Amino acid sequence: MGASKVYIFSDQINEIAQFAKVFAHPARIAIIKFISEQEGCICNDIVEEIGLSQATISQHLTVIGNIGLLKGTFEGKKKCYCLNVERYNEIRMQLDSFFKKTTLNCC
Amino acid sequence: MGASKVYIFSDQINEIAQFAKVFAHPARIAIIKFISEQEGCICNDIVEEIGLSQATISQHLTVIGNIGLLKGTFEGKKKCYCLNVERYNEIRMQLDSFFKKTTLNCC
DNA sequence: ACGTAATATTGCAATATTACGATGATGTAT
DNA sequence: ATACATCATCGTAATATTGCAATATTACGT
Repeated sequence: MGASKVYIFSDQINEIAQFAKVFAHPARIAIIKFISEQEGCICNDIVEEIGLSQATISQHLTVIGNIGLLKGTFEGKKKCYCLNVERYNEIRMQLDSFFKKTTLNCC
Repeated sequence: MGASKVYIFSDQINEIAQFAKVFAHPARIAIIKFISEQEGCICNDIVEEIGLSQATISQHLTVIGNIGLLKGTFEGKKKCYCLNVERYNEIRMQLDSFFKKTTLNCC
């Protein structure tokens, strides 16, 4: 017990849950929002902006990156993060398609 | 440590995270999907359909209901669940509006 | 009132997540 | 080479989540 019984659900359902999990923490939403608002990309500024430790921010960035939402390019020692807009829209579409299907034939 | 530092984020961001959290478990997605597919409403069939214990399903239903997504009406001893489509669309819009804003001015 | 069916709640064990300090790796400047 | 800055990873403590058995609770039929 304690662990989600992922294996009893379809791939499609698990994938949607996986996406939602990324957005299920305010820090990650704030990070995504902040990154998207910067003209160029950013780096360690996220730490100051959000107010969590560098280690914690780095962890959250990994989670966000794991579903392909980030482009991170090093410029010297600084890493500049940027949204992968194509992937972002892909996920957005997939979520919205689930929402649409769900509302269709409801009582 | 261990707990999310909710208080350092804006209400709007925390709300979106709250919504996402509900969808961040495959069982809850499966439940929502199943409910929406039923002609009339349903009840204890969810337990058989999903394959988790009655206690666990009941818990998940509470989480889904806590953000106003369920209309549950008793018909005798049976409780028939139904999607609150208005609320559902409201949440859908709010999520999508965040997505839209985020992709606007990206590098 | 009693037994049964349907759902909710409680208590607990297993696991996951969040957060941070410390450490490591890499790059820049002096 | 040394010092510093940036970011990732490891280890660990605190807390949250998941899942179930056991136990309520509620409604129905007899």
